[in-house]
Amino acid sequence: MIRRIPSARERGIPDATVARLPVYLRALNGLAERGTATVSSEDLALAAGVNSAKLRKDLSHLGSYGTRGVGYDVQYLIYQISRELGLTQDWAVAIVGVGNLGRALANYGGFVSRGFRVAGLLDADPGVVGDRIAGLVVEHIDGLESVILNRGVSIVVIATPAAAAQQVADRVIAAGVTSILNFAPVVLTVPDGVDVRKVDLSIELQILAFHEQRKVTGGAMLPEDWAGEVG
Amino acid sequence: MIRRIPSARERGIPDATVARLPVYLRALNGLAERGTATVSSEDLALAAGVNSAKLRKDLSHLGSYGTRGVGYDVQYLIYQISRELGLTQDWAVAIVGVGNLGRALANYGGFVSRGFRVAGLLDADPGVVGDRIAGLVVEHIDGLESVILNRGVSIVVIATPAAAAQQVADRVIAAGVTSILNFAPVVLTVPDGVDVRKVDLSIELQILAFHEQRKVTGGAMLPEDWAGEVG
DNA sequence: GTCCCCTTGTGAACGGATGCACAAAGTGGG
DNA sequence: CCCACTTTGTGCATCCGTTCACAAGGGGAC
Ligand SMILES: NC(=O)c1ccc[n+]([C@@H]2O[C@H](COP(=O)([O-])OP(=O)(O)OC[C@H]3O[C@@H](n4cnc5c(N)ncnc54)[C@H](O)[C@@H]3O)[C@@H](O)[C@H]2O)c1
Ligand SMILES: NC(=O)c1ccc[n+]([C@@H]2O[C@H](COP(=O)([O-])OP(=O)(O)OC[C@H]3O[C@@H](n4cnc5c(N)ncnc54)[C@H](O)[C@@H]3O)[C@@H](O)[C@H]2O)c1
Repeated sequence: MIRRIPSARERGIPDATVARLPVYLRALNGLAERGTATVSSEDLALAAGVNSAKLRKDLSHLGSYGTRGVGYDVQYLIYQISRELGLTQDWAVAIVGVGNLGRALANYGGFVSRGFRVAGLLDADPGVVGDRIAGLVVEHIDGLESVILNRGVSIVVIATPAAAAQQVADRVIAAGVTSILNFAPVVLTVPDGVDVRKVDLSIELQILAFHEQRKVTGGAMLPEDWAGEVG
Repeated sequence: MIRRIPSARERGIPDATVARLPVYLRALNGLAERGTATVSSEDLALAAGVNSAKLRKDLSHLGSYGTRGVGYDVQYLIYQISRELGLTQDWAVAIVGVGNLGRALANYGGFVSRGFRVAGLLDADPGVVGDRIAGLVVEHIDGLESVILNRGVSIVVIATPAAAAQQVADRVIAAGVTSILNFAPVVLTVPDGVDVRKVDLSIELQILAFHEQRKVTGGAMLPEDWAGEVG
């Protein structure tokens, strides 16, 4: 029986937990700003919009940072989660594609406040190159590799049209980047070891539309009645 | 006591499947543009970046629309998925908060092309109200309820600062809206029956940072930890 | 020091999602 | 008409995530 041992994740934190840690962090920062020193899993879960047992299990993956009978020290937990997420260091981010969306992202203040620093803005359009946005000058896409290497960029945000996204991804990966946040509505093909996360407005709207349609038709008529009605 | 079913499945389509249908649809549209008439689950799965068994199981939830030995008719499948997602009808969307992000969204062409129509832009800032963006005039937030009711808005996009988001949500829900797409970095509290989806740049970056840190520090890293996760 | 109360951390049951593997079903060639 | 080939649709085993429920542990009152 050469079956992989279940304990495969060394110090492994489940993906679902990782995805929630930023939410907890945000809630904790809110509490800290209001001067709260300690918080129970119940209260923190409420602020984060999750079940308290889930919250406790999530935090238990980081270690035993709570005090039974009391709760969690807000500042200490902020520090532990930040460290776990890698936010105690500074991440250089480059934004490729400085159109409507790229400009909004470049101007977004929430970036800097959390350990992320926009280190470069790149675009292919000569009419855009040279523009000054949020204190940075847009550079030509030809300099992509040198921007990445010289400024220690480790995360790239792609905000180009869909047609250009794969090509941009290939180049930044070749330059050593292994973390990509993709806004273009296209499935990127990347080698193993490269992390791609996507933000897709269109998909989110379609999911909402699906549920919305259910609500409308749900009470009124049977879903089967719709089959073959349109077209 | 009759308890309301939490969500999603009326005719029983799993949430995970619903979230992938838009991806399949996009891949199918790409194939259709290139003149492909039929496609196998293997090829479509490749284009959508998923496992072919998963794709077949997903499609089986809609019905039996494939032909064994042949594959799926591209046009027919596009129609069936569109219908299932509710894209054969027109959805009126209002965008609340017309700042950097709200403008980018308003200018986004991908909106209209898929059954969604921007029916209103609203903002609280008198300096912004009256601006013309993508053919629409920004209206004052005071008119929120009348815009929703008079134009049949059923989906609201919130792109205000975090501090205003809950208040905006409360108002649109009171006006009858049950589908919200939230860009503000805050957990919205809503009653049962209201669907909220969020897009959070900051969270996505923090998740990337987590994995990136693992790569850098991790001699103790296992392949499972960085397997690409394109949804 | 002792006891009571509170909250954490986790074992265990459950349910949903994934992917393998194959029978069922349809096509086309001879 | 039959057979070989292709691909769908799905039963099943497994894995991952969620939630309940409670024992274990710590704090504070007296
Ligand atoms: N605007 C939105 O709200 C929104 C919403 C969801 C998704 N998106 C997606 O985000 C992407 C950007 O949207 P946008 O509205 O900003 O588009 P845009 O056309 O305004 O901007 C795209 C920019 O990318 C640049 N570009 C093109 N090819 C390039 C290349 N090879 N290298 C570098 N830069 C290149 C263009 O010069 C342009 O400045 C698109 O894929 C779009 O589908 C946008
Ligand atoms: N810009 C980005 O790339 C980006 C990225 C991620 C998240 N966000 C979030 O999206 C939201 C908007 O970001 P932004 O950069 O466009 O901010 P912004 O400040 O440029 O725009 C916010 C707009 O909302 C309006 N507003 C304020 N209160 C309002 C109210 N009660 N009702 C209606 N309108 C109101 C303001 O007048 C302003 O025009 C913020 O919550 C931000 O954190 C933005």
